[in-house]
Amino acid sequence: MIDIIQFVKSGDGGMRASRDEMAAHHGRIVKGASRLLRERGVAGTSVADAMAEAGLTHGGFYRHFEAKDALVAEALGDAFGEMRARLGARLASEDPRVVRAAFRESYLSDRHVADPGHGCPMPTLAADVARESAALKEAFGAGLRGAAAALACGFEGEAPAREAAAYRELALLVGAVLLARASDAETGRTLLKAARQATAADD
Amino acid sequence: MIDIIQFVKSGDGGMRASRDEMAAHHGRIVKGASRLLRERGVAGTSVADAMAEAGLTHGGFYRHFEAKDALVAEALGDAFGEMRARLGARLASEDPRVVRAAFRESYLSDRHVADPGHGCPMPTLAADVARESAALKEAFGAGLRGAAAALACGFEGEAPAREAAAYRELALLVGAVLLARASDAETGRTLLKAARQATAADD
DNA sequence: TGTACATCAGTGAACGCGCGTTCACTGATGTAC
DNA sequence: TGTACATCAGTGAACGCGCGTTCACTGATGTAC
Repeated sequence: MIDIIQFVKSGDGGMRASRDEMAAHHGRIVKGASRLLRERGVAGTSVADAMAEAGLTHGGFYRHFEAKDALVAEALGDAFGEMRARLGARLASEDPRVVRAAFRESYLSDRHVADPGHGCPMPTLAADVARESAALKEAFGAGLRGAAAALACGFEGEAPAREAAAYRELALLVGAVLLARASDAETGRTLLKAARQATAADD
Repeated sequence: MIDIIQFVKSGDGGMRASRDEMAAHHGRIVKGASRLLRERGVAGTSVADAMAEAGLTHGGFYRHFEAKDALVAEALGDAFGEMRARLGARLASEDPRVVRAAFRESYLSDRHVADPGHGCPMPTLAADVARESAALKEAFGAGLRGAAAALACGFEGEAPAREAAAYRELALLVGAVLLARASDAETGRTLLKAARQATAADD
């Protein structure tokens, strides 16, 4: 009487996905996690959340990633890649100086501030990454260097000066969006307005 | 035999603290939490950690705070207060322009980047605050406004222009320290070096 | 091309763990007389 | 000032919960012939 254990399995679970399906799932997991991580942070995004976002259950997670850290690293890389692709596409087709101005404008836009999930991974994830592994910092640094290199094209002068100006510009933009999101609405507006005023030396 | 439950209490526990002691404990909890939160973030700092830091046990926490959120709010306010006090003390005794330069230098110093626990709460806690309650954003915004107001004294020109310059300066500094901490050492150094180069228009 | 079989992507229950919070209890503190 | 008693700051066990991770299992996929 004591030892009766019921093992009832529902009939619909556990079907194997094809290689193509698996690759598609992997991509969906990374894309979804990339958004969730930017919205909720690393601690606020569970493995189960990320899998559910891709329409899967948490148990299969470890067929795709060695651990949660690995997903964070991939998702971070994906978010940086997305940002660079957008910036690169614009740089290829337009005047770099115009692109730089447009980048600043869109970066500091109310839309970007209000929607971290589809925005730059730096304001949302940098603090988390700073407390994580050296490998993740390497990935973050690579993304940052890439963004700075692309943005440097929009500045005048010698290469080193342009690079330095790009890093300063990124620090200003990241800081402004981060602080605006962390502040009450009115303080955020004041700060964004100030950040949008390009100083003369920035051009 | 089944119902024997041992209730052995060690003799040293549960002594009531005086009002002065309680106030001292409260201060120690807030100070300690302020450091831990800056080092490990909100999710990475447990109530038990914060109490242990003050030499207490977790059970007494709720005699001091309604919930964990309340401690975060107090600790954030304390960290901002500390920063403002340091900035204010310098502003009272020296030329504001010199103070501004010194502030930038110390903010972007390797020491500050390497020691988040004793540094500015903005790079470490802004992303967490952005995901928390409106009340916490209000507190963060107040701290930011205070820092900007103090820093504005270091700029030239009309009051609104000085205020805007102070906000831009803070965004740059916060962004630079945040990004440097999240990047590998070499990328971080490159970025800090760029940030330390004050552009002509900043003066 | 068809068949038999090994592989393995995905499922959902289960694991140990640490978390925020609650609670009965202790005994020094604070107060009323 | 001294005494009797109520208060309550701090303790440590216990609570339910969600987390990252593991695992036995399923059955379509992929492969060897």
